[in-house]
Amino acid sequence: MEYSRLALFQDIADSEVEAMIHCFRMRRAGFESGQTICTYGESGGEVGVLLRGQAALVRFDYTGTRTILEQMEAGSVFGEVLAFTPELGDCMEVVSCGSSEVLFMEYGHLMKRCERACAHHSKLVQNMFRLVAEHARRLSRRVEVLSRRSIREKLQCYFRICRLEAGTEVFTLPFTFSALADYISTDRSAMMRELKKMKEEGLVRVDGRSVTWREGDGEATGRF
Amino acid sequence: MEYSRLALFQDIADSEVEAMIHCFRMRRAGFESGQTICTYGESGGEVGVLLRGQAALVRFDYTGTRTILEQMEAGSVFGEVLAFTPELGDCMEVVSCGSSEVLFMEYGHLMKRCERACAHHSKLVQNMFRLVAEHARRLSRRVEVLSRRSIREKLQCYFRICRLEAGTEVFTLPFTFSALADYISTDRSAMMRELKKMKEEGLVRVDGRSVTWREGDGEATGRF
DNA sequence: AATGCGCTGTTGCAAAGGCAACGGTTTCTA
DNA sequence: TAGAAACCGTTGCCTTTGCAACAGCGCATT
Repeated sequence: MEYSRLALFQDIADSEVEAMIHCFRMRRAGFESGQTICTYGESGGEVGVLLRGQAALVRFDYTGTRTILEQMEAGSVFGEVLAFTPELGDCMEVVSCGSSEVLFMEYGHLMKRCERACAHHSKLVQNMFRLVAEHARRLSRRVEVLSRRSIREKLQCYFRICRLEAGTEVFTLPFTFSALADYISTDRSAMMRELKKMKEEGLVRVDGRSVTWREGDGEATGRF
Repeated sequence: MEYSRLALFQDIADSEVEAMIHCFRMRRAGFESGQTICTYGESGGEVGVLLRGQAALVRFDYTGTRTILEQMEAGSVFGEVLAFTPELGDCMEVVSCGSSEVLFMEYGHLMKRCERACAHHSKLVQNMFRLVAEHARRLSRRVEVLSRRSIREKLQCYFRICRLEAGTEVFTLPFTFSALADYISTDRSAMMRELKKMKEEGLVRVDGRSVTWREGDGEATGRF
């Protein structure tokens, strides 16, 4: 297995990962589509890494409504201990989308000082750290977008972020339009309406999921 | 100095913190009101801990607008490496509010394997981890609130979170109403109007910053 | 005491956006 | 291959909400 392709094991040799799997007594498990991988509140101090397949972090609202909070791919880490969104009173689960494989490890073990001061161990902690920080960054961006007051401003903000990430004026949405409406938390039809207006005003070009976004705002091309 | 009162040094003896300060070559610095503590993009691989005083994480918008992203107190950690919100193209700074004192340390040092496998070193990493995770949690909550579609729903969601945190139906807002409107990202007057309606319907009692919130939604008291 | 500042509370108005509904297209699945 | 499901695009209607504006209050500073 090529562990080093996964973000969590980046810059660690596969042989060393295998050594850690033994040393930390990690366990591997396979899951089928729809199976629950772990339930927050019952998962103990375990952290999971998705080795293969896809999974979703879903929340059951206090009314019982099911919401997908996050889509996860190979390399993603999850676990109650990471406290991405702990006990809000809602119930949360990680559910397998299609067949998947997961590696479970004890958070305690991971964090405990290493008697041998292994380089790969501290690298693992660093990687984990980076993943959590990236997660925080994604959330920050979403807050950034959501805190805009109008649909137009939300779209502008989102497009600006996409453009910065892509580095080009043309970029591809990682979403369907329905999902985008969900992401910016507005009504889909209202979003389409606004998008149409923006197209008519020549602010944006849309072709399928490919978007061309020229101006930052109309004013202020150069900052500072 | 009582380091152990600070979240980052929790469960570490003051003497050990002082040893680490030497060992990791951390440096302490004092700042006056309004002084820039660090500028993201130029801070290198440094992480800062606020030892005393208050500071704010501010962002300069692409238009030049100044926004306060976060208020920090003694014990808060910051630093570009933590990548809470990195290069969105915006410029970010940590600015001292009143006089303050900061401890700077090298992120690299912090994360590097410890030849002596010191217990306090790994504790430090754990604490840092926890702080970042908590930050992610706060962001999650805000997303939770912001993703509601109406002002009423946003308030309900926010109050529900407050009630869960407080454990009682009566809790005290950590905000002025103006700041709350900012937090849920709506117009203040519109929020007051909605709040008034909710008061009239008997859903909520408000007395200064003290709020009494009874029902989760009207329906669905018990989940599942 | 006078002045100024920030927070609260309120209202009218116009625009924006949520909701519902429908039809056409593509994609998945049985 | 037929049917279902998801997605896209659009429109009408009516509520919500943002904006602007103003007044009262408490607090701090001079």
